[in-house]
Amino acid sequence: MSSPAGLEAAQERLASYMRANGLKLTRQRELILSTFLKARKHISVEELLRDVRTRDGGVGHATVYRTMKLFVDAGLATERNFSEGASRYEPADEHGDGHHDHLICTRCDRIIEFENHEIEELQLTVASKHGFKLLDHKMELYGVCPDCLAKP
Amino acid sequence: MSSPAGLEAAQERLASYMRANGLKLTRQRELILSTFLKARKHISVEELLRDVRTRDGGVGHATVYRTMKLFVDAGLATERNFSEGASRYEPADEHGDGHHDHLICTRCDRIIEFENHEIEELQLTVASKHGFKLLDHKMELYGVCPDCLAKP
DNA sequence: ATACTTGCAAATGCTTTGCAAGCAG
DNA sequence: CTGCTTGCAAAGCATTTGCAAGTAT
Repeated sequence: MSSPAGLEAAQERLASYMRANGLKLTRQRELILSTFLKARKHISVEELLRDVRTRDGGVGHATVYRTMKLFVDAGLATERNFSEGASRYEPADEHGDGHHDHLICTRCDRIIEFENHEIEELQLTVASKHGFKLLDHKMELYGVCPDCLAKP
Repeated sequence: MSSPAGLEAAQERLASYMRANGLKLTRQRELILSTFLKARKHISVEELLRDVRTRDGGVGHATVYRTMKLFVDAGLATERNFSEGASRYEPADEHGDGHHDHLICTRCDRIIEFENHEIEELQLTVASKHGFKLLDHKMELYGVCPDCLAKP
């Protein structure tokens, strides 16, 4: 239940978002969506543009920027701002459950994803303690991975 | 043990970092440090520059950019990348304990800080489960604050 | 037909850099 | 003195925007 069904589900979601907001389903948007979903996690706009152009060389970079913002609004993508200059995007979690976070090695930049239900619950507790209605979260743990610990 | 002692401690720390690295302790660096520590949390470079210039109008913005990077290296400041264009800085936690995280209102952009020990412990657990030596973390909770919930 | 979209190029906003003059050690 | 720093202006990126032409509905 990830790749093939995921693409269809995402396309439907995009279509209904378009319909609901008077927007149009274009060749570029569908191409960018399928390329984005096929790509590796945490893709930057320039990387995505490169991939998209292997299938349609005429796509402009402004279109990819505009489209990724649209996908975020449609709930199809999430924007991540690590410490680089550029933002990266990853497919949004469609259900709200299974939200994952990142464990990042500060030496080799390896990124591992994890989920932890207890932490998620505590986050809800924290939010409600402050009267917030919690919508989303981002958590990044920085450390040294086992491989790098084994080296010098 | 925060403001008055904090400034002195920070100045000492800066001085010894300078000494250790063959760098120089300049008027600008001391001015930027004291202004930075006095300022509100999560200050942007442009905001900090404005504050600094009330005390010395001749400081250039490149100097503030360069100096904040230096402070990060010296362990005096931490850089935060929220979802805006610009980075923000806040004083680093000197002890490693008392690390705080952020609760952000998606409507009014208000930022509330919180600490939660249970979450921190679970983070350690997660890291060691993956064989990581944990060094730092960032956690941001996004939601709607009580004030905004009360409105439309 | 009527908007919404696209691609291009120009504009913007944040941050970095080259350089000559200035200053700390 | 020597070499790190500064301020300025220009350059460098990532991202956004204006606009005329294109296209989905």
